[in-house]
Order: sequence, then structure tokens, then C-alpha cells
Amino acid sequence: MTQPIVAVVGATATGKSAVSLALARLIESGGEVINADSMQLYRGMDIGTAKLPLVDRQGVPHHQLDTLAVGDDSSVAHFQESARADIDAIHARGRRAIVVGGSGLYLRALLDHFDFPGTDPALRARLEARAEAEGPGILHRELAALDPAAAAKIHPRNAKRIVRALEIIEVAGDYTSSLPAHEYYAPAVQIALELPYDVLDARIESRVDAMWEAGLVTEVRSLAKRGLRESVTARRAVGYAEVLRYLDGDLTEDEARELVKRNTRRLARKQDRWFRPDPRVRWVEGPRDEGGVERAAGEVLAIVTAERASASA
RNA sequence: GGCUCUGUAGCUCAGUUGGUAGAGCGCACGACUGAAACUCGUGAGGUCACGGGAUCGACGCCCGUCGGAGCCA
Repeated sequence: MTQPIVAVVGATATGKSAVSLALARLIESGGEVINADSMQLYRGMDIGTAKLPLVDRQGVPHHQLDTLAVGDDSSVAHFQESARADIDAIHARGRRAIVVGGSGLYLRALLDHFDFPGTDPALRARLEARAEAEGPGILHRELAALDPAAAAKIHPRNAKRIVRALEIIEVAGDYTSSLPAHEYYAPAVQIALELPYDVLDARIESRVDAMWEAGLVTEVRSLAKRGLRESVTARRAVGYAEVLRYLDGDLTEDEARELVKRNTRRLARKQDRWFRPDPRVRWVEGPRDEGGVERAAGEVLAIVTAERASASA
């Protein structure tokens, strides 16, 4: 019988990477990490995404890192497929899959019953162009004619969701806009790390300063030459979007740095809130310092072990 | 000490000739199915520095007090 998947989730800067690395080494059968952070997928986006450097991975295999070029668009459906393949392969090796990340939708797509209708790039491009030219209101009225229930759930100004709804109706015939029930597609345990906001904010403050020291501006400048601006997804990442504005002369360097801090704080709250309503999630206090990493990893392991015992009982 | 300007939401400020207040940002909260670090929505905050006066009625006009800025001495 395969072991449940372990997922370490939570807001940015709560210590997920460090804790999961320690956890992977504590697990007897050996753990392998699968990234579930939409921005760490990108090759070269290292400093700004706080990606664990290869030399610091202590021999623990990591998957779903550096799978995309900065000019590529990210896709949850592709991620779901290839990350699930990684999980199967890890289990086949008799090892433990540890999913780590803070991208809520990616986590749910990976862990839950979650089927994505198909896509039609040409159709979508046409709809997007119309939304841009005619405004989202007109498309919303068309959606209301085709599917009143769907239109009622999407705000008339939310162009992106309206476009996607129309696309799905065209390719799949019908549309369901609600997130699925909280139901795992395979046995899993989900542990979220949390820190009080004042502690988290202080960590974010010093972490962003450290990113600057580490050369974030240089990283963004070189990624810009490799197509960062061409990707709808990558160029919007916190830390990258603001530095691009600085490089374009739109902000001073200090303004960009402050904005990165502010946007990171907002991101952290948003991520934290994403996981709160999920009744399956177990909450553990994140590490406040080096010593806290072992403590937190120990708590996570205890939860995982208890879960396994109750599952086999 | 004199002159001028100034005190409105946590911050920066709007408030036409008097009819008991708004914006942006911040903050809190929510929705979310192939861009999710996206996209979109909702909300809570103000004895209008303080005291008095004229007025049916004052953030707005008059007097004073306190606090800020600048110029002159």
C-alpha cells in the first residue's frame, strides 16, 4: 500500500522549503520534493522566488523546478499532469512524495479530483481581443444568454474569467465555475505552516533586502533579455514585475524595493487565506529561526506518522 | 515678536457661492477550473485640531486657544 502524499503548504516566507528539506531527511524511506509554486517552475527565476539552490538541497531530489523558460506561459493543467507522473514515479521507487508550495490552485489541481476542460488558443485569443476592444460587459451579456447560471457567478468586469467561461462552453459544451469539493484524488496529508503576521512581515522585510543584496536586479535584467516580458505569467511575479518597472524608468530603485515588500506582504496574506477554509489542512507554527526548522519538521512528521497509523488501522 | 500659509480616514490630499464629508494608497474580507505571485469584487475607518460667536443650519464665515511650515525682524 502506498504511503499518503505529504503536502507542506502555506504563505511565502513561512519556511516551507527548509522544513520540507528537513522532513525529507527524517523520513526513513527517503523523501523527494515536488514543487508546487507556480513561479519556481521558471528556469532562472531563482533569487526572486527564493528557490532553494541546488547546493543546499542536501542530496534530496527536487521535481517541478526549472521546467519552463521565462518566455513560456505557465499552465495548471500541464503541471497537474506532469507532477502526478512524478508522484507515481516516486512511489514506484518506494519513496515518499513531499509536495511543497504556496500556489493554491496548483496544489488543489494536484491533490484533489480536479478535471480541466480543454482549451483553444485561437478562440481564446479572439475572445481576449474582443474583451479588450469592446469591453468585458458585452461578452458578459453573451455569456448570460448562453449560460445564465455561469454569468451570475462571474462579475461583469472580470474579463479573464468571462473569456475562459466562453471558451469552455465552446470547447466542452457546458461550464461549471465552482471549485470542486475538498476531496483527495489519492491519499494525502496536508500541513500548512503559519506565523503571526507581524513576525511574517519582519521576515519578508529582511528577505527582500537580502534578495536585493543577492542581485535580484541583475537577475531580472538578464531574464528580460531572455524573454521575461513575453510571458503573461512570469513577468507578473512579485519581485520581477516591480524590478522591470524600475528598469523601464517607471520607478526608482528604492520605490521598486518598497513595492516588492508591500506586494509580498499582500501575497502572503492571500496565500494564507486560501488554505484557511480547507478543513483537511493541519496547521503547524513555522520556524522563526534555524532551530525552529527541526522542531517544525518534527511536528510535521508526527502528524504524518499518526495519519499513517490511523489509515492502516 | 510681526506677516503669510496651514491643521479633514492609518498616510497623501479633494471638498464649487454655508445644507452635518469624498478620492487614491494602506488595511480587513470574499470569489476563483488550462495566466492563480493571475483576475475580479465587498467592507470597516472621520466628535472635519480645540473653545466660543453670528446663522434655521458650519468642514466652510467671525473671534480666540493650541500645533505645524515659510518669510521678515
